[in-house]
Amino acid sequence: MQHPPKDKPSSPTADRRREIAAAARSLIAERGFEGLRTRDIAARVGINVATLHYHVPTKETLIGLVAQSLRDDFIAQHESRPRDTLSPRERLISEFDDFRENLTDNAELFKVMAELQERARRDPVVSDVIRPMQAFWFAQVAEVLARGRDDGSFRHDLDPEAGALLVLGAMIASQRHPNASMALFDGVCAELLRSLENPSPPDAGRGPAARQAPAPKPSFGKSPLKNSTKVP
Amino acid sequence: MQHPPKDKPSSPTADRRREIAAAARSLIAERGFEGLRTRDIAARVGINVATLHYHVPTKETLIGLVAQSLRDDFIAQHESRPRDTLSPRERLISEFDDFRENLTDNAELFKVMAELQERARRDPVVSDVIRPMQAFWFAQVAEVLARGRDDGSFRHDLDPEAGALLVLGAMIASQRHPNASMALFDGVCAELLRSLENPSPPDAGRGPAARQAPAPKPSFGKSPLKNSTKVP
DNA sequence: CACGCTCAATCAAGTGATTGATGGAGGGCG
DNA sequence: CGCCCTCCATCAATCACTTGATTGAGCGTG
Repeated sequence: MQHPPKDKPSSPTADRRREIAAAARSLIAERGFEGLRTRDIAARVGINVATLHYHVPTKETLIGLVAQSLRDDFIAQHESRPRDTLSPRERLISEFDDFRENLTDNAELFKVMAELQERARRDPVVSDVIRPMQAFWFAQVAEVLARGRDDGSFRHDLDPEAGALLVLGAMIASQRHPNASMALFDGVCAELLRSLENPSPPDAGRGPAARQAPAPKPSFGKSPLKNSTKVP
Repeated sequence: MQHPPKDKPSSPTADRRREIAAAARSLIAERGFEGLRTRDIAARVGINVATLHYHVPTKETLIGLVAQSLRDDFIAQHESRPRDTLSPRERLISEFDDFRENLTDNAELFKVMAELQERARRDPVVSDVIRPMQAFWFAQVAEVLARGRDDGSFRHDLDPEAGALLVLGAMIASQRHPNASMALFDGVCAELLRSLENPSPPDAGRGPAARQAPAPKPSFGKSPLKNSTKVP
């Protein structure tokens, strides 16, 4: 987006802006935009309100800054994943694992994301930052589904875009559920796999008997994937 | 919930409160809670701010009132549907149609619902009203899926609760999508049906040939259902 | 009917508190 | 000195909510 040799500006001002964005993020996660006050952000950073306004001229730009920091985190995380070496099914499971990982040690991210999602309805600054991120995520899943359909591991009549909405919608819904838990999320992932997989795979010899047992629970931890197919 | 002979209290005060709740709802849909001002609500009703505070003592109770009015609408609508005469598959499609119907001529409802969903995180007053409503919806879908699994129309290994999260999550996600449209929603519904239906039904003679065509588009308008099974 | 009283409903005009934002005066450091 | 950076003090605007007064409909009593 900016100058290429600017991987980490690390100037003191840029650091302050990152601190401010981080403080704003945690406060948004706690109280939402409705209760977001510049004074509170400044207090959490440990600076004066005027100092905050020196670094970030207005509240609106501050919110834009939060949206950008969230997008940067999201994209950096998704680009650091191994992609081309995995089969479609493995990549889908990897998507589940990514989500689960964020769910545990990055819970704040989802709350802020939900809050930004609502705000994107009215704020074009937020919308311009958030929407491409969602579109990127959506397209990535849709592409995985399309490849899996074409190679026979997913259903032949699978609509990749609709399927991507199933996957993302179900993952997010499992987290918004009142009784949200990791077991619920795992159950949803297993159900997604059963819903998308080809019931009669052309090459694999799993046979139709596997579809009789209710909820087989494939137990896809990250471990059984990391060393299954490394590189040809 | 209240006295049985109180279907429509229709006292002038209760009417005013309903007017206020309606105005607040539309304003929340437009600007969210962040931009909700008691002055604006009063102006939309056509009364003074003091008069509004005469009817609704505080802003918090006003928001609770909005939540209640939303829940009442939701439950009234869901209880007015024919339930016991339909097969599980028909009831699922009826759920799609309900959602689609609200999507077109009740769009405000979903915006307010999303807004309340976020607020329920921190406001116990809203939470106590919204959560049971969602639980009711969720349980209703899960029960339909369980019945459909048991009678063979849905997959044998279908997990009803996880499946309900698939259905609700996908429907909601299709509406939050940046390029949301009715065609997208219909595609998601079709994909949900393909995902949940039994690929080898025991009694029906549809045959496996129907599963080869990509995206068959069953075209489930409301019309083919409304007069198929009326009442014995 | 007429008079006096009550009370729900409404309003104009505030009240104090809070908010985002500013201006100018320092402070530390090269 | 000059340049970032920080803070104190303050502003104008806005907020939810209150105050005190007015209206008019109902209602009993003589």
